[in-house]
Amino acid sequence: MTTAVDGFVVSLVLNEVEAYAGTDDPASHAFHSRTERNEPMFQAAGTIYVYRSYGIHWCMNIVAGDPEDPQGVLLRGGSVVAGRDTAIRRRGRADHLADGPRKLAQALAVDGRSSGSTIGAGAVSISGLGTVHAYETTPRIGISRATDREWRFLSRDSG
DNA sequence: CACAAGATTGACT
DNA sequence: GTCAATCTTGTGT
Repeated sequence: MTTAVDGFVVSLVLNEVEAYAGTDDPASHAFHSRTERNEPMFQAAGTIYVYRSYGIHWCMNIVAGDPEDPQGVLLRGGSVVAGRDTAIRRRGRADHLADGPRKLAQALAVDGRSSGSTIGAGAVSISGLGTVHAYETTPRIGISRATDREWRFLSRDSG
């Protein structure tokens, strides 16, 4: 996926994501009710949903469902393949550029302003959809509910 | 209105 | 391994 912010382009290959459903997934932000913050979750697939984690971190999701069946994909990690210098400047360090939800969002310069926008229509775009790589599944990380669901997807190669 | 918990990270021991 | 930073939401009085 790629973002173009302030004239700087950064591209990365996703290698770690997690799936979050809606009404039947206690760990999902869309589980309880529709609020101002998770409103993007109830938009069409392809909408970007950015939420604040622990009050300080921005985490980015791609909506995959529809208004009647909210679902989202949390972008947990990736490898920078273009705009590495820009990513390093935004992260403030040369390593761990995108190996976490907040780090990935920061490298791509994605924050609350991008929440609710649509992929391809704004600064964020995606390419290579439909390309399937070898992957494995594990329980999701950092949650305390529905931990039995193996909805975390890890790429086996780098992309 | 008050309070607890949360899809995390970085610094320090 | 342990701990603080910080804001939105859900629940209870």
